[in-house]
Amino acid sequence: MAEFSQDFFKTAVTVDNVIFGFDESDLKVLLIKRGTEPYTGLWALPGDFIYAQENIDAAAARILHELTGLEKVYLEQVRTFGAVGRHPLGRVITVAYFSLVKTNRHDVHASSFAQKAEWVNLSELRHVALAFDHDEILEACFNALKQRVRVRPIGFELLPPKFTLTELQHLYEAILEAELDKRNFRKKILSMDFIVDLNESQEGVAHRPARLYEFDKSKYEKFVSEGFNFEL
Amino acid sequence: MAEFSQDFFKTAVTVDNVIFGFDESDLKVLLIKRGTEPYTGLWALPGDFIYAQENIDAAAARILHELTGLEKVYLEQVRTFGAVGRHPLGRVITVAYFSLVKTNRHDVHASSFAQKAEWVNLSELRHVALAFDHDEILEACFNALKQRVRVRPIGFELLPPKFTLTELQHLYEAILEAELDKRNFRKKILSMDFIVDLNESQEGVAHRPARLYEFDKSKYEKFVSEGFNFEL
DNA sequence: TTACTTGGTGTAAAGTATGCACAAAGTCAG
DNA sequence: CTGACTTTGTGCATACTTTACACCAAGTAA
Repeated sequence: MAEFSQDFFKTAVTVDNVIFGFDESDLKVLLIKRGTEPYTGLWALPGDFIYAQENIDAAAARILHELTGLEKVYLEQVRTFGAVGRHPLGRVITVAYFSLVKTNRHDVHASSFAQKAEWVNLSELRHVALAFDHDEILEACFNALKQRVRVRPIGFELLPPKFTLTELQHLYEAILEAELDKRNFRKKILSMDFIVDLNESQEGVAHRPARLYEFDKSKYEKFVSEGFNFEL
Repeated sequence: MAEFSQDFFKTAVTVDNVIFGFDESDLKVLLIKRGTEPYTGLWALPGDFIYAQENIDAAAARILHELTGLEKVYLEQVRTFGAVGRHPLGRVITVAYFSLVKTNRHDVHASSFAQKAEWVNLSELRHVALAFDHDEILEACFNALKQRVRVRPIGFELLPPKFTLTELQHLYEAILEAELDKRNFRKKILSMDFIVDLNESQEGVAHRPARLYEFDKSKYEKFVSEGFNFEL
């Protein structure tokens, strides 16, 4: 370590994680209400320091696990934020991630860094200030999701294993913030042979029940290896 | 700072910059030959610690400036690399950037962190091991460039202000690693009205001289604000 | 049995992308 | 000065992709 000046070790590195969920046609984000200074009482992204012997991805996964109990969740690094004044207590550089989880299946735990955690509708959040530069981070992560979802079949990570095409369409509409044509959407989705019809129907709905589908990941990967390129 | 444990300040944060240039139909990267341990004698990406009062983008720009004398260069953050063992002397997390420069206009300076710096053809580099995890970083940055260039008109950053359509085509072919059809390429490029014909011709070539064009950034921005979306 | 709600389906027209070959404009060598 | 050489610049026909659009079907509830 001799060549390193000690000055370069006065910076702390953290991870912040924008955890997206989808429920009742709304995109949601899992936020914590800050209980300590600074920014007490404001919503903030869940995040923590990266441990000395921990890879960055692992830190992001740990935060998610502590908060939700979930493992093996879709996780993607977006960008690193490190403006000099972004943390009032010192130089803190943070690596931003987003993750996609199936909300309804798991409750949210309180944890060491989260006195109170809650799913908040993205739309409600549009004009609420978050702690630190978390507005900016959230926006960057949402944009990353928007782009990513057009070109990788990751939407399914937000839905239960069995879903209807209408649910899938609503999900895409929420992410892309655009309306999609039903017939064209279904045509496109079904032309990709990895979204398979389960020959099952919804139950307990007060109208014509929809057919259920599932995403067949191994088929998708086979097509990719044959040169297929997902594009919505 | 009371709430921070000192443990979290044992990590150093650096920036590494993949500087791309283009000359004679080849994509090049500006690398430095390491003069000190570890990895003495290997090629490495130019990089440095982020100073205490310096934003991350500023650190990337500084490295580029020290090495080339250039300012206001195209610079984009790609991803942060921080695997626990990536630096043999301690925990070093690095934020990777790529930048695009017009190679031929400026020579390369030696500098504090670069005893010897040189433009290396990307193709020659394919099977040469770089220091640290710089192979991986280079690959990630090249992929980022590949994707970016399809959707933002950044190719021009690598060309002189006046260029021929053949030069532009060769540039895209080098980045995309694919051959493009001459007529279709020209049709597409010229249909975007921000690549303007200067009514000038090449001089001193031993064949029919090509017309010169320039990229009109303000026209491009006007079109973007009217809803135009670059796509190659 | 009727009203209500959401599901599921096809076609025509417009626009976009692709594949392809030859004359034009200059330099250079003899 | 002419012919060979090199690279530029151009258009059309075809296949493919995208878009716009409306009505019957299947179930529940009153």
